[in-house]
Amino acid sequence: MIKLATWNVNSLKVRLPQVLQWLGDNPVDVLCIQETKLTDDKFPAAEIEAAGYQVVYTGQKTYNGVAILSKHPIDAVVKNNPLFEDDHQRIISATIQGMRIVCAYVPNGQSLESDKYQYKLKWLASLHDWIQQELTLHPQLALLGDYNIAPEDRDVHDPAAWEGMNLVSPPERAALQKLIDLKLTDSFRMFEQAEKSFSWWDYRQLGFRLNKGVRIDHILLSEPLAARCTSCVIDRVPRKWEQPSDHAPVIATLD
DNA sequence: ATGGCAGCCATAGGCTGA
Repeated sequence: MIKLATWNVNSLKVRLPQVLQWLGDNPVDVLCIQETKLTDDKFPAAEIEAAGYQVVYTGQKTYNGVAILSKHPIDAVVKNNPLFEDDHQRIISATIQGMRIVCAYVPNGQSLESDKYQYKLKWLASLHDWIQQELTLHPQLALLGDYNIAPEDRDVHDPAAWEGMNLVSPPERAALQKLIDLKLTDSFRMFEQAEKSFSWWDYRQLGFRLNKGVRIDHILLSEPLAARCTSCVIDRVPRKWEQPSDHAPVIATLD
């Protein structure tokens, strides 16, 4: 059995104690982290290694930054999407236990009128082309991360209020569907789930307490991995801790 | 219509996140 997880920690500098606590409580095999917001020289590798995890990372000042933590050896690390020129550090991938693990932090997009939205769509289109290539090389592939896209209306607390907005707009959903069309499966929807299951809640206006959230953090599995997947859950526990990340971890279990 | 919370950088308040 192997457990793969993803968590947008919204600053690893602030959240490192919570990451270590969470890994102690949930000793997953692989944890993909987004929004480290740390340059590589400031990355807390020693503390993570002391907790029994190997780690690879690529970061920058203030924004973005991704990492893969693993109990098992990490091989063939690639930073970013080789097909996409990008100033941002948003992707890191590696081979672990024969699986290609891709950790991604999809651009937020801000709003449909923003240049950042166009960047998001271009970024996703290139991610598609690259993942398509990667799947031919690595049939056992997992794409984990913060997609900044809620796939369906049931992934949004108030679909009417959100209609057409950033995170749910049809072009973004179409881009996610194109990824899924590469025979990837949203592992969360392989299983019966509670209604109104979300992975992000706004810090403002009691978002978490009122469960006003969206499900934007996903674990997509290629066919051979989906065939082994026995569960996928969102862990809301660390969202209840003091000074939490606004995202909750998502965990997929594979036989 | 705006800001609301949090983090960052920088040391005030603007930018970004989602």
